[in-house]
Amino acid sequence: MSGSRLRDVAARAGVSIRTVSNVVNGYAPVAATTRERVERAVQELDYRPNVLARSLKRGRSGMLALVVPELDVPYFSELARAIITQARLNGYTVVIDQTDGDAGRERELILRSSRAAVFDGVLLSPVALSAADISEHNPSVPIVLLGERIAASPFDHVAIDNVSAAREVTEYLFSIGRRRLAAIGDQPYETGETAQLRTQGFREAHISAARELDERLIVGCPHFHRSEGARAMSALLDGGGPTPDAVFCYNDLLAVGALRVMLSRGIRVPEDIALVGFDDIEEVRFTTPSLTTIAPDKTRLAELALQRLILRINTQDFSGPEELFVSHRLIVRESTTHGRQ
Amino acid sequence: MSGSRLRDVAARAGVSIRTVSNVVNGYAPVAATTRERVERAVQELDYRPNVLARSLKRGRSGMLALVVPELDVPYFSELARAIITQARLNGYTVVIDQTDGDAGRERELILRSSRAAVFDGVLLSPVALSAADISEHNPSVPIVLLGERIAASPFDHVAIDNVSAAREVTEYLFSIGRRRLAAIGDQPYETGETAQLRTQGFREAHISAARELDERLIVGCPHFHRSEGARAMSALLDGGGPTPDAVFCYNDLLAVGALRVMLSRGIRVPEDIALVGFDDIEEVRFTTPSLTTIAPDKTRLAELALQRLILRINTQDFSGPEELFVSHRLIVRESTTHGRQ
DNA sequence: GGCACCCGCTGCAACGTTGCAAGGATGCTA
DNA sequence: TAGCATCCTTGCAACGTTGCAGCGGGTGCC
Repeated sequence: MSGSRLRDVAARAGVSIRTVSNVVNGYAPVAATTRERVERAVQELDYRPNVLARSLKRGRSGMLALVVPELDVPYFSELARAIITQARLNGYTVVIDQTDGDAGRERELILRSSRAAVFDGVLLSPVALSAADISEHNPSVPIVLLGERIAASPFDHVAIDNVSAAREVTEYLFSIGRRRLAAIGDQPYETGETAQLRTQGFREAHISAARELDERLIVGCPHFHRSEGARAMSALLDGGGPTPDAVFCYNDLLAVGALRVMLSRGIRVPEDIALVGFDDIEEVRFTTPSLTTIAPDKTRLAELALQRLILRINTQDFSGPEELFVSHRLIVRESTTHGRQ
Repeated sequence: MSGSRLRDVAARAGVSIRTVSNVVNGYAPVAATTRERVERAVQELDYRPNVLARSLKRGRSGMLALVVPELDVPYFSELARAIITQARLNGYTVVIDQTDGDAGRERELILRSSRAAVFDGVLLSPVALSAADISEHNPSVPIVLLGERIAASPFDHVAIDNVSAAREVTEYLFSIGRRRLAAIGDQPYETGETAQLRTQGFREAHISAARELDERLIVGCPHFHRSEGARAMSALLDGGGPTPDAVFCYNDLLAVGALRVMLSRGIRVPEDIALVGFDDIEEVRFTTPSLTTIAPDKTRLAELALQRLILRINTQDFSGPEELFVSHRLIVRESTTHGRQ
């Protein structure tokens, strides 16, 4: 019984198409008996509204795009899950697009694609989009940025306070007696603002504590993957600089890579070197040692981002982009406290 | 310049709407000069086809649904990535739905949801759907099953040969001198066919090798999560049964959980107990020790599943569901060979 | 008893696109 | 020059739905 239309239901129930529509949408007042008759016809014919036609008529598709670099990076898949769940609660469907960290693809998806036009809004975790791109082809739908910002862009932005978080991590490491801290993950170029904020927090905490900071202990990483964490850690150990007694990685994957290198070299974590990550992905609760990390409130982040996006969609008010912050907390695990505390 | 329609382009180019449509779609023969004029107008107005209207008219939405239990389980996010990529290559857009392993939700999504009607096809990684559900409300779009089967259902099914894979693992463990093998992940009930096939392979290999199998060494797991792997491993060690010298986990997450338990108890892997997983998720290349595992060809799986689904969509031929197999291989890493081989 | 009002229901048109089939122009041949 | 084929272009209708405005009949009020 698939493919029945409003028309068919109307015929069966002996009412007009419009009335069926009203019943289905709960719009206008409909007499109880009529409603019942229509509902029975809907049941019998297994009628399902054609979302396409409805969207076309209404001018809204009920679809949101979630644009992320890579879906199989745990942070993004956990975020995607939260967002899909939230979106469903708000009656929206989410389409996920992957940019593979490619600037061109990102531009394409947001700005030019014909598919872009069908979305009521976009949640974007930008990697390479610059303000210049935006001003050139300004997109027609509301966009909310997740995590990474785009400087001087007219978009709302939801993230945690990266400077504070990094400062907390650093202060915590000092507080447990570590003195030579390394940082893995700096990205000193335009599209790496998040990383830069973390470096900033790292630096600020050093200054506040009146500790010296050896620049060789800050290692850059163009991508936040496990393999890069391993590479960076090796570089740190073999680079000829001072050996740190604690390492702060800008995300958990980097830390996993770093951990692997340390363990394979017989370095004890945390006895010889303490380790801290960022994101609190499920994976690092099960590493040995389990990983101390910063846990952003992902659920809240999804909630806020969606709330904001939907607000923009409904009001069509694109003015005064806002910076929204989501709370985070430091979760202490074995990689900084094994056997102690 | 957003929101321009075929009509606007036609007006600007001084041709009929129909001709613009022909140019945009590359349909009928169009004179070079006309084409050029239209294309310029398209550029100038930044025209983008309205996918909704097009879909409505054509009777195809160009959207596929990917239904998975949990997007943040690495196997599924890696699979999702592959599928989204493949779908894009074929001109399709993917919408991901999560069932959270809930039977009701799964039923809802596939069979009743009004949104279901908008998809041209569905890729389903079933958890709890039974043949009874299907026959009751048979869905109107083609469905291809990924991984888990639904017994006696009329759907194509793409998966690896689980029995062979499990047998290979088991034979491999025997070949490196292990004698008391445990298996974690059995699911001896209707919706656990995949797990049962792995158990079957595990058993068959024992029989072929004429080894005895202590039933206490087969531990069930309703969900394939890290925490369950940990629980199962603890049960194995504390259960009073024989202590295994090798453990075969039915997926990598279970193995990660088991590994954590072993390491925290001071058990050496693989010296005391060897460990094998299943799925080859990125994560287990970086555990210490790295994990020996079965690697299904996920890219090929996505490819095959999509090819099959698109075939069904295009032919509207729902007859003779097929069983398609994807190759796999055993990847040997440290968790079975540390220091040796 | 008449009038105004409101409830419940309806028809028409349109959202932006494409399928169909015919229309018009052009060039070539006889 | 007429006739025909070819090539390009077009108008109409429809996909399934909802916005709008309006219509008829019943009810309440004066």
